[in-house]
Amino acid sequence: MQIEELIKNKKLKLTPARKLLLEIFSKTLQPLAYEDIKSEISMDKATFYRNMTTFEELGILNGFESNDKKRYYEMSETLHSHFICSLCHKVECLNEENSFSLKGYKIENVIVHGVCMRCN
Amino acid sequence: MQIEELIKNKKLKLTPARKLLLEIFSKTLQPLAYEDIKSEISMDKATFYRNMTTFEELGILNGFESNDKKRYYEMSETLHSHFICSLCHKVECLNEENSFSLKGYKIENVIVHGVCMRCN
DNA sequence: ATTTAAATGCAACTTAGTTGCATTTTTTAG
DNA sequence: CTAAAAAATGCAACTAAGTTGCATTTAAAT
Repeated sequence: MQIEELIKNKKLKLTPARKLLLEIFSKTLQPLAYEDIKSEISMDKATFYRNMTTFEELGILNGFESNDKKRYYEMSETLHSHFICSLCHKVECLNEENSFSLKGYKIENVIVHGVCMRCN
Repeated sequence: MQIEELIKNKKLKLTPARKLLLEIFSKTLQPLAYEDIKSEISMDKATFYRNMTTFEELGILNGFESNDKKRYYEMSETLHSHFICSLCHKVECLNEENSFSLKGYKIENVIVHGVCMRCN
C-alpha cells in the first residue's frame, strides 16, 4: 500500500495514527485543519500536531495558516494555490498557476485572500 | 491633515489612539502586527485590536494572518502582494502584480509562502 | 523474546487575540 | 459654554489553537 510505503521510505515508524492521518489527507482535495477531522481521528491533539510537524519537515504535507487562526494541511504532491474568503473563511483550491518569479526564493504556496463568489 | 480627514470622513470619533495608529501605518511600508509597535503606542491591546477591526471594516486597513499566528495590517491604499518566509517569518512586499483572474471574486491580498533568499 | 528508541495520551501551559464592564473622552444639542 | 448621550478606552478575566513535559505504550531491531 502506497501510504505505508511513503511512511517507511521516510524512515518513520509505521503507527496507526500516521496511517490514518495520511489516508485522510490523501483522500481529501481540500486542506484540512485539526478541527475538521478531530471527530474522525481518535487521537490526542498533541499526537496530531506532532505528526503534522514531522510530515511537514519531511515534505509529505504542506501547511499554512488561514485567516481563522487555524493551520491547514494538504499533501505536498497535490500542491496548488488557494483562495481564502475573508468573510466565511472557506478555503477553495485554485487551478490557475501563479506567475510570480522570484529569483533566489523558494515558492511553496500561494494564497489569495478576498471575498468569495457566495459572499460577494 | 490627511489622517484626521480620513477618520472624520469615515464618521469615526477622532481619538489620539486612532490618529497615532494611522500615522504609524501610513508611514510604514511593511505590514505591522501588534507586537511590532506595542512599545511605541501606549495603548491597551484591546484598544489596538478594536481599532484595527474598525479600520478593516471601513476599508482603511487591510489585515492578514501570517505564518507566525499574528495578524498583520497595512493601509489599503498601498495594497500589494507579500512574501512570507516559512523559516524566519519575515514579511516582504512584492511589487509584482498577481495574475489571478477570478470572476465573481474580490481579490484583496495575495500572499506567497516560501523560503526567502536569506534562508534559502 | 528482549531491548531501546520513538510515539502516544494526558494535563498543564503558552500566547495572540477577545470580551465584559466601569470609567473617560468625544461630540452634539441646548 | 455646559450638559447629556454615545462611543472609546483601560483593565482584568477569558478564549482557543497549538505546544510541552512526562509517564506509559508501542514499533521494530537484535
